[in-house]
Amino acid sequence: MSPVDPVRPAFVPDPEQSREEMKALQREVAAAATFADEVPFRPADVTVSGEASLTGERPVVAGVDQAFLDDRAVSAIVCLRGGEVVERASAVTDLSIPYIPGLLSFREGGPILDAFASLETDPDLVVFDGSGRIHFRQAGLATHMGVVLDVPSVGVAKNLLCGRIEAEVDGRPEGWRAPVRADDRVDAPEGTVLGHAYQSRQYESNPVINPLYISPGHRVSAETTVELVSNLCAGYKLPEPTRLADSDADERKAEV
DNA sequence: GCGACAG
DNA sequence: ATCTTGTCGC
Repeated sequence: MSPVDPVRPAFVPDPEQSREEMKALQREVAAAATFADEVPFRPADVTVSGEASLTGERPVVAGVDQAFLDDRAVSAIVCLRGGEVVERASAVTDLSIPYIPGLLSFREGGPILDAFASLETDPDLVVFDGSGRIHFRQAGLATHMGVVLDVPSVGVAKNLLCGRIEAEVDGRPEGWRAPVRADDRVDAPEGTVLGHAYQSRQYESNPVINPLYISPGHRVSAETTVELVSNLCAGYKLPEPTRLADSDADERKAEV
């Protein structure tokens, strides 16, 4: 049996549900989620540069990403301890519903859980490709999966789903960040900090790189989420666990 | 009716 | 997300 199995079976996303049922479930997920630090490690110990002497003390971070072909999803998970890969897992799953903004976890959640079912490692933190708390009902993919598996999780998105940034975002230097606050489309008090826009990579001149939109999934605060993601980025726009999972998904897709 | 939307 | 060649050097 996998060390990472659904702890909340009732919250497992079901593609057969009606849209209203999906939204109702997301509100329950958000209510069950914890947007405060409850992690079994020190954020500063999360790193992707390898120094063997500290190997044993470092938390294991899993990156999850997917690739698609026709009506199937290829889900890949890569677990890292420091800069070393400790396990890779993947799964090919038939998709039953299309992508609907705000309901992403109902399309990709099942396939992701399939991949977790074959994982033998028990990660301390999971990085998802998509939003966490930055979501209309504060229950994006990272939050939904984090609550279902009851594992600390963070969401890393390349585009902003909702919320507002009170600053100009273009051309910011590496390390720059700005809070993403709830607007009138979000099911939260106006102004609530849902996450951050974070510039993980930037060149001195042209190719202007857009920032990442990172938010808490489960058991992590918005502030700590920024720290964790910055520690996981190694010279590239995306955090290492995500990059590796991304290429794994592409490779498996090429085989299938 | 209008506008807006992760992957 | 996906369809895609070459081109540039941060």
